[in-house]
Amino acid sequence: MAINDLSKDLAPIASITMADVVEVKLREYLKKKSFLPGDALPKELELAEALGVSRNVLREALSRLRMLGMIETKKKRGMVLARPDILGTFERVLDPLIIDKETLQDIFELRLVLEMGLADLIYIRKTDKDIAELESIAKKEVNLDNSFRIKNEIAFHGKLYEMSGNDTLKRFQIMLLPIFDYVVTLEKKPTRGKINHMDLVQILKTGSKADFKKGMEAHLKPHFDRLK
Amino acid sequence: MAINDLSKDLAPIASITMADVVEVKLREYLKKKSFLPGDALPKELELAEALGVSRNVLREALSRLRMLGMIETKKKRGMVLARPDILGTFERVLDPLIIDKETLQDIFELRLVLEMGLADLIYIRKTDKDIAELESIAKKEVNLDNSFRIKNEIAFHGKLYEMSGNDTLKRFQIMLLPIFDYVVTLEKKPTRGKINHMDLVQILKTGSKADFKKGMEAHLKPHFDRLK
DNA sequence: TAAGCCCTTATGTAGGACATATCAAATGTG
DNA sequence: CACATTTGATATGTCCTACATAAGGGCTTA
Repeated sequence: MAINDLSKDLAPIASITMADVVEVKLREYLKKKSFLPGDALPKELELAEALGVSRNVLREALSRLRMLGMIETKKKRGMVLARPDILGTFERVLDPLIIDKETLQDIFELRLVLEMGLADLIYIRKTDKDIAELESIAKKEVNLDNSFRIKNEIAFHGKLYEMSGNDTLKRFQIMLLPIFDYVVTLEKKPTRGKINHMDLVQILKTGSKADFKKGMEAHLKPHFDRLK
Repeated sequence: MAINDLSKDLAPIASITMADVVEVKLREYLKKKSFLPGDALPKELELAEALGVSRNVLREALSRLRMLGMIETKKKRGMVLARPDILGTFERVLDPLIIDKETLQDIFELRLVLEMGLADLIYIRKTDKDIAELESIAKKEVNLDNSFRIKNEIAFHGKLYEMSGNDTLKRFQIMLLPIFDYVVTLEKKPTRGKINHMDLVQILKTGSKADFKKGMEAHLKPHFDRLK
């Protein structure tokens, strides 16, 4: 029966629980009342009664919001609205072992896109000190064996993100590292572009933004060549 | 007293609860046992007993993992490991009203970086059909009033992301839209680059990837000029 | 006025109870 | 014997009660 097949395909998605509903309602409530971080929230019993659920269900929903950093609770003070750490929540599910292959590939590409687009920020904010640091990283890599070379590679590109002057971007990169690593180690032989790290440093010192963009493109070319 | 000040600054961060600990322990457990999506997990009572906590605390932790999509539960079947929707969890905390100003600015820049870096993927995967769609979007915008123009702007750039052939990237962009909007509406006068949407379409039709990168740079230049 | 104590209160945790949905085995029927 | 139906067992979902703990607030006292 087609209907039977359908139900078999659709049913397992899971069932919606009270905690799910309460979570959404709490979100709406917080938004509608336009609480500001630090504002005190009603007590658990009041919320539970208002929502018509047990304190147990309410606490499951609150536990989620607390995990996301949207609320903080203290023993007697009650609950207060807080600023969630948007990247911290992201990090919780970013495990290469759990993510499916297609998404892994997508994230790998996402990182390539980011690095290609970094140039504009870097050229707005780079300092001589940054470049000196970057150069010292690049110099170290000359005589390193393979495992240390990977760490150095990470340090170099990490420094580039840092030079963007964008903390969120930098943290985002750190977060994506395991995934980048994972995909890279799946590749057979190490990819090596025509432009290496020292070349990039030289460009940063004396070259134009356009030069740097071209250099980065050449540096990452082996990765892009793999895509289809 | 210095010590008193310190404790006042540090203590309010919140206190760690059993649910927090259990959440971490469950994470480690799932990773260590290297469960695969679809694998059945022990029952709640067994887990609670093994961890030495009440079923209540355990369920608060499970509720968090369930929200992240890491596990799914069915009435009698028990719990199974699932693939979390990495972006879905991200979306939950991405509210312009809650995020602090610095992070908002960071995310705004992140989106600029993404758009500048899109060219390589687009030139690998663009099709004539894509370009035709993009053109029809660009054509519509000629005689639109302001509110519709914003929607059209979104549609145009959204289509660019779509042309990257990267679903995760596309969803990511959709997710960042409210924030982009929010920051843009804070600006006084509408920014208008020297290269408009129709120009970009023309480049995509006949120009090189380098041309397109330059075009995009000119198109977004007003945004970058604001940065410091 | 300031320091210290006690009481109140809201959250954190535990445990029991029952509803409900579902799987699986037992049962009935052609 | 094969298939449909019923029934029982079971794991999760929800509720309730109780108590521990910490922290704010007010009170007392020096």
